[in-house]
Amino acid sequence: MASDSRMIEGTEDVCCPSILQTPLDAGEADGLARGFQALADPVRLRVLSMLAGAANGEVCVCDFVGPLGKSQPTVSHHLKVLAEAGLVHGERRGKWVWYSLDRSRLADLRAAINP
Amino acid sequence: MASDSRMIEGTEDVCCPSILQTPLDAGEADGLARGFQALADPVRLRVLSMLAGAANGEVCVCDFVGPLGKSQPTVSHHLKVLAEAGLVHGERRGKWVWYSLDRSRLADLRAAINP
DNA sequence: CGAATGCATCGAGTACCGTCGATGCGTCGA
DNA sequence: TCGACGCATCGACGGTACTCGATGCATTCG
Repeated sequence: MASDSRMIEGTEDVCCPSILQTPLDAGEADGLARGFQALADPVRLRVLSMLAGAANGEVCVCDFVGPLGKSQPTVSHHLKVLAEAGLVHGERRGKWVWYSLDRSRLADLRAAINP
Repeated sequence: MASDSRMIEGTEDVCCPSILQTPLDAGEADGLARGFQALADPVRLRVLSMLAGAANGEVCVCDFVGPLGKSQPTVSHHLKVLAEAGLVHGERRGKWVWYSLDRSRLADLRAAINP
């Protein structure tokens, strides 16, 4: 089975490399770029925004479709991208799947561009 | 329109909306996504890294090509993307063009994902 | 003035991404 | 049990991004 889970290889100690590391290694840059690529979409940013502003910290998938103005498969696709980037986490409860924001993962990316 | 001035004073425009603004406006998300898209490439991250670590704060284009392992047109393309995102600034001096890092622009993006 | 150097732009090829309709799977209610 | 509902996946389409060779423009040097 192609377990192609492209985790950020190596350097388990270095959880969040900074671009200030000179020179930034090609591998580190690649992993970091994947993280920022998850943020490089307006729909995904609005998803994170809704999650950050949710009263109980989680939002049902069905509550994303309307406000985002995108089809249900499109919303599901973006949620998958965010989940693979470790920025959100989905939990199934009954018929519904509730997504929550992983703020520590967001903080990692933020620390990478910390001057 | 009773627009409550909850903006951070001192910032002339809506330069850096946060994803915590709920709900994040579609237009704001679009502009923010363009900023993060500039960071969503390993070559550009390494460019920023080299600029951040430069002794005098600037790097000549000719000094990017070798370490990055990319062709000169490719390097020039990425520098243009970064410049259009406001993350770097190029200045011509004689035959050479020196690029420098705009740390405030980077701080804007960092503030947008501030939990 | 002509040759050489440094950088930007152009054009093409390839790959990837966002989007949606159709479909499948799991869950709940009648 | 069966239909309805919620969500994920599939397949396809159009658009966009990355890359590089070729070329053009500006500057410098001999």
